[in-house]
Amino acid sequence: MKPRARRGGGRPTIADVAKLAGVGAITVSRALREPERVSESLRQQIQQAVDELGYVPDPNARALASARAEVFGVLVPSLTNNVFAEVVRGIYDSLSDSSFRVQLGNTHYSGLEEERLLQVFLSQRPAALIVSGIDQTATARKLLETAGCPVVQIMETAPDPIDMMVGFSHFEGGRTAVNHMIEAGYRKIGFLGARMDPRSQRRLAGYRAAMEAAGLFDPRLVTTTPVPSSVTLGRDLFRDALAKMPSLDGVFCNNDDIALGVLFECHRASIAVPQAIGISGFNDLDMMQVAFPSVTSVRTPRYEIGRQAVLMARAAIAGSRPENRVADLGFELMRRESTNRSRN
Amino acid sequence: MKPRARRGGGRPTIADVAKLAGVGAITVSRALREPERVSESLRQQIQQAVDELGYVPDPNARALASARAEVFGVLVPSLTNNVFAEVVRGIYDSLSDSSFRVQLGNTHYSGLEEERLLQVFLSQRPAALIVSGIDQTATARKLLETAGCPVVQIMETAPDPIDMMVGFSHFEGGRTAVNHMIEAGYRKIGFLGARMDPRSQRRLAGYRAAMEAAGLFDPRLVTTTPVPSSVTLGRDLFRDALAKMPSLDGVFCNNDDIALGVLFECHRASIAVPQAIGISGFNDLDMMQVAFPSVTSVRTPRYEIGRQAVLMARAAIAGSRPENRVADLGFELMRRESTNRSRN
DNA sequence: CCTATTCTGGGTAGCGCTACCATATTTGGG
DNA sequence: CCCAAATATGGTAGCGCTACCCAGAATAGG
Repeated sequence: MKPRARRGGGRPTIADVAKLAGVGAITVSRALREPERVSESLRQQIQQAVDELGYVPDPNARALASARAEVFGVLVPSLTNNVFAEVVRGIYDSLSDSSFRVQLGNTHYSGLEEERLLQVFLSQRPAALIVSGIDQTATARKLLETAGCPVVQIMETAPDPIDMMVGFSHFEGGRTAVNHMIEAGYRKIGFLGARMDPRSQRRLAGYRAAMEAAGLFDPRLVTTTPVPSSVTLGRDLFRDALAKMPSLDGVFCNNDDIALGVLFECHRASIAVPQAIGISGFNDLDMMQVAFPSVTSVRTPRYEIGRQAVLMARAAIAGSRPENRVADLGFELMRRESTNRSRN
Repeated sequence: MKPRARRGGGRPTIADVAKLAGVGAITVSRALREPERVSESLRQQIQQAVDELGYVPDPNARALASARAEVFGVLVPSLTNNVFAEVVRGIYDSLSDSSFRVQLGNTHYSGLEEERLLQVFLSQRPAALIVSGIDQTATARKLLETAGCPVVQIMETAPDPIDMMVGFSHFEGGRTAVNHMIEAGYRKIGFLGARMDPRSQRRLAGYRAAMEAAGLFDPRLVTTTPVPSSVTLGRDLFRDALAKMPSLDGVFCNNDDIALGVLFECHRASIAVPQAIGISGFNDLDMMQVAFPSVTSVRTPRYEIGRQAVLMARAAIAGSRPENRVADLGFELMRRESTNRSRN
């Protein structure tokens, strides 16, 4: 019975390397994964054979045999939102020195979609999972708890991590920005919010806390929409807010896109910023410091969140979970011209 | 000799489903992949067993056995660049109704990094590859030619696709925008370019062609930098350009971030737009139409490029490569206030 | 010098799935 | 009513790799 032709298309396998190097297949496997367990001389022989054949291990076979794929599953609610794009970049950069791959999933801000993607990801037995936010559904939470791999929740902080957590307090971010505006002399400060995902909700809560503490809260100051955020939407929300409350003298925006929309609308309508209207954004995208006038915003550690999430996960994979399972990376209020009423 | 405990952690396998449904394992496999080849009654039995056990196929085992992973390898030069973020979103959305996964790689605009990632991706035997641009290294091109799967080059068009191609002409985009500015009465039109990747180079070539055709080209009008693009950089480039050539009366920008930086700097320096300076951007991000004044830009079909790339690849996987291997999705010049000199 | 311990390397037996081939079973034409 | 072709299901043998166990060599200790 003649042996069947190789299915795989003739790529060299570990057996080919082993034969060429004159060692057992398992030794090649070891030399590649735990070089310190193989003697120097054999290691060199094997490396030479690998180079000569151009051998690249098959990650699928590897995953099957070891019941563990070298994959980081990453779930984010949006791919185009600049905030998550930077988080993802931080994740990729921190993984580029390893052989881990990234499996990215877009939940579209949907808990059900998150559950579905989690199922898909888990079928691969990922090395770690990074998920956005802390508002997983009960089902998703259970899946994560029994995932059998490190799990990092990112973007927020809370006292009850599933496993580990990296982020900052959106509530405090909102409160800090609004307190600053109150101190700067603004009184009728509106809240403009798009999308209103859980993190936006908590920024709103921070806004409300600050306003109530100053005795300034009025529900008519709050203008929100479930529509995804955009600069255009910022303009529209501002128009709505102004129509509802013409005495508005400031806005705290959900994010920088909204703030930019407000700024442009002020230019168009000849509303003086910061004199007639103060503006504060959230996230501090690059453009905020260049805008005219420059726009106050809450700088958030997006790239760093991605980086830290990977570091924590890799440490956990290596067997050492950090002492503090919740890392609060904080934020920084960038005070700029758009809320500087005193300059004249 | 007692059988060793199952390695995989007790997840149900195809054999478990087969036993429960009272059929052969291969029939379960078929029912899942080619339902029409299995009788209605068995199909139902099997589906019931699948549901009861919560069976999810192991993609690694599947990939190993079939020598083909259900993965789209996608290589982009940047993850945070809004342009590629939208392309990636188009790819993800067009794949969400399938069981294909996406393997995303960030080449950081480096040909060598692209080669490396290509090696990594190919080791998984992907179902298709989507790569950015047409300037692959010779090595990368060879890898793609012998990849054994559909390959789609995106973002640009050229007559010699490796396999398939979806994009538009950056040269024509640049030329069209600049011609419009010339028609609008601008004469000393500068080119501001960041990063200067191959696509930016071709926009510059389009700029140059338009300027030369009108007898307006002057090398001192061109200001570029290899530094990655940002709004801040747009401001700086504009300042440089103006210092070099104070009689500048317009700028065609590499992309919208640069254009926005110019716009803000004009506000800050009280330079009238569009009277003293005309501005044109590239890509037409949402903010351009909201800006004050609104900014002329070349709208590019980013999301659609991602979508079409997936459609073409999926068709090729199904065995029907399109007649035209190169799809030119075009662009649209959005004429706006920033180049409308006649309005006053 | 012998036994206990480490260290290095290899053999065997799968991981969970599908390609390939073989074996019913059905259909239909003569 | 028989045989060929089509249809429906199953069995076998891997895919390429690693977990687990084992053997022999080297080292150490008494």
